[in-house]
Amino acid sequence: MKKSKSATIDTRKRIVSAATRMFLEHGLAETGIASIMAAAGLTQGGFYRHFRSKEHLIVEASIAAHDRLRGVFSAAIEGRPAAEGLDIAVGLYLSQSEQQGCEVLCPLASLGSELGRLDQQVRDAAMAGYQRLVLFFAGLADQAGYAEPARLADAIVSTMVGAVMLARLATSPASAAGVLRNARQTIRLMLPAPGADGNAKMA
Amino acid sequence: MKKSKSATIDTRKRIVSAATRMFLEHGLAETGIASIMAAAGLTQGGFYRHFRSKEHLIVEASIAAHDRLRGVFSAAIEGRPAAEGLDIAVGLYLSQSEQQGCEVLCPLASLGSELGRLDQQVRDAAMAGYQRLVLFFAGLADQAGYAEPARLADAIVSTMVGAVMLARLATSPASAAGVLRNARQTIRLMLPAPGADGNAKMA
DNA sequence: TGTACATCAGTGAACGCGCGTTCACTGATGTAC
DNA sequence: TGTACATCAGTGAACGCGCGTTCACTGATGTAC
Repeated sequence: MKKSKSATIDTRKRIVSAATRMFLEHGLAETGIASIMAAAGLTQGGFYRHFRSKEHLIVEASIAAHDRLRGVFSAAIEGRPAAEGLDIAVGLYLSQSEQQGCEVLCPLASLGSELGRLDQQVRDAAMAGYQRLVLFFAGLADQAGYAEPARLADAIVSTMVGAVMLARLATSPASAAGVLRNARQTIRLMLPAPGADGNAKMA
Repeated sequence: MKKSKSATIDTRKRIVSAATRMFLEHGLAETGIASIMAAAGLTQGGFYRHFRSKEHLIVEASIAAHDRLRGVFSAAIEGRPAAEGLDIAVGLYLSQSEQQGCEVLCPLASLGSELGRLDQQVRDAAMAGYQRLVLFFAGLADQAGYAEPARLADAIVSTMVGAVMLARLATSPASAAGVLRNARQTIRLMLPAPGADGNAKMA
């Protein structure tokens, strides 16, 4: 039973959306095509009308996850001064595992080591997401007047990604929270307090 | 054909050794029991004389990888002053992907996001390795006279793990090197130069 | 506008493959006498 | 020390399962006339 063009587009979006959530929450290998399609209200056979392979879906899901993450960050800091926005974004990123939904889950932290072993296309998509994430933080750091915003943003992202991944390893909530709290403080030390900043290049 | 006790112990070590290398280089899901046993010069059937399951082997391989990593670090900094040792260890960790062997490969960076989804035993082992790695750096930081050695070490490890994992995503050697170089510089900024240190609490 | 037909989204069963695990068996080891 | 036997490391085939992918088929859609 053929579907209308708009219905087809909608179906495709539903598949990507379900896949993004499931990949982020349960991993790439653990999430099968059949369960993604079931979550989208379809059967597995229809998958290949929309995607050439599971890897192609992973690429799209990775892009979707990064886009959504950026959207959540943008919304969270809207209207705030850059220095405050930086602090809010860092706090939001570091609390992603405790968040209710999966909108804040970052594929780099959730899937990083798996993504690194996949095809170039997948890694290119993940790397592009990473670079845009760094750019997002670099933009804020630049606006806030910090010196070396690009390097600073890179350092912030590396630290956050590492901390979130390590926190996910923890078997007790307390040790997970410790890693995250530590990361937050470390990043705050990289960023002298907004307003009362000595290291910032301008006010 | 039963083997002598020492031969049995030796066989077990060979399996763990092969598994450690293969897991670190190719990932957990990608490395099958049969290929591990083949690498150890055996057939797959014999595996279960030594291990209850693949997960149990993963626990041992994770411990072995962390132990070896610590050994390499200890050897590399032996006889050096603590501050210099810190710099050497950081440089060594960050260059692990370019290293020839797999002795410096850190399971946290190579397998982090996969380990986080396994059973508590595996995660406990990985977490213990992480904590000992932090302790190693904290000891050096403390000896070098830095304030807050524990928090500092935690920050260093989070940053290194994140950077190495992200560098492995890169499809070009240049961007991988960029991430690593940046991480190195960031960590150097956390650690005022040895000898000419203003932030250190003692000389 | 109405009709005939090609298209193609979606179904559900099947395929082939690799995986972790099991098992009957072999024969050297180590032990009890 | 020598002998008979239980143990058990290792073999290689097989099992069962879940996976990604394929395929013949269905029937609503959209198009050509």
